[in-house]
Amino acid sequence: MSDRKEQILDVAEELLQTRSFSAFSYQDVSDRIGISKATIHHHFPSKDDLSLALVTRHHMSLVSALETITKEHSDSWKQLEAYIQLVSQIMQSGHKICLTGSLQAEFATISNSTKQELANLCTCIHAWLTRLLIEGRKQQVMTFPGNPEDQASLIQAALQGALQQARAHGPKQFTTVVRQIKAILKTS
Amino acid sequence: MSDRKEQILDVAEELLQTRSFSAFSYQDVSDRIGISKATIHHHFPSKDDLSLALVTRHHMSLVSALETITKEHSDSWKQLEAYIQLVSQIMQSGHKICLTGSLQAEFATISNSTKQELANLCTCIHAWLTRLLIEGRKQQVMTFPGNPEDQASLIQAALQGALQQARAHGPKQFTTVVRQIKAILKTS
DNA sequence: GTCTATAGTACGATAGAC
DNA sequence: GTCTATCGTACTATAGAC
Repeated sequence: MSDRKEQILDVAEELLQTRSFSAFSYQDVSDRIGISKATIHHHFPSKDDLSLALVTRHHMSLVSALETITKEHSDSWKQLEAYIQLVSQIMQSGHKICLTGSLQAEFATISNSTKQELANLCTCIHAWLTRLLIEGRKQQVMTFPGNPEDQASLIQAALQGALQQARAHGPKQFTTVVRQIKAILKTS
Repeated sequence: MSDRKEQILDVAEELLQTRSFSAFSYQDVSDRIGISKATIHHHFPSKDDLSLALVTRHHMSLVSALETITKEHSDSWKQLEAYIQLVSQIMQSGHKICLTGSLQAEFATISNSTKQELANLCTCIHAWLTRLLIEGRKQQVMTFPGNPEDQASLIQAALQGALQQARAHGPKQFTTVVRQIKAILKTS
């Protein structure tokens, strides 16, 4: 993908995670880059195209990041810590929330293809967390009730919600939820 | 409050929880009720007024609902079940998400007074859940690591996130998270 | 690939009649 | 309290020159 396209997606992603999809415009993007609205439309004709590209790129980027984590840490706890660090950085860089939460909140207003890609992205995260929990349980370093899929769903939902709660109650709210997730995996 | 005002808030709340605050307009509200835009503006001059009224009314309504639960059930588990039922109904009535999640997702775009009221509302829910968990632990029917405040934060974040995840993965995703929350309180 | 200019629409909000 | 009409602005999107 061209540098310009990447640059547009960078800015659009930032706006999506700070202001929401409906609440940012082509004008916002063009202003921040210093190009015209028409140029954005040249690269992404409609806002539906833009949303789809945002989800698709984020999906690929995340797959890459998760693969890196899996390769760099054989220990399940280290992997979880690294993932949490990834999510934590979302909040730390300007009170952002995760892309999935932002778009799910406006699910009724996005195109069908974007909905489908968003679902794929969520499935991807869930599968990775599930695999991590299966490993952690197998290595007997993580304990939790029920099956790994369900525990993965809980962690995924909790981290997403915690990023949003942090906007109303500050970053401490997020670290609190993280601490509790870890405590459960240690003691339950 | 007048019936008309309540009616407007009913419709606006529905739209907020299905489409998000930026993605619904005075026109949407007036169309659904069958009155003019100007009438909406008469009752709520600006959209900031509307958002503030939405949060304030929701806060009061929730306080009332939580008090009812507390009065009707002395058992902590019954109280939790009743609260979860309350949240579950949000999803069941048209794939809605909770009001707090919807507005937190657009936190950067709402007025300061609405932000403050939203924070108060979140604090209220958190306090009620905390009290429930303190009771549950005291009665030795619920177990969890750490302190009740943290566990309340986890549950609050997880339920909020689960409502959103349900949009991408269906209602089963929400019930899964609920089941896991319960399992943790039973076994951990 | 980028621009200026603009179409066409929708938005929040207000004025003034009834 | 509700209406019609309208203002001024912002939006998505396109046309056409360079």
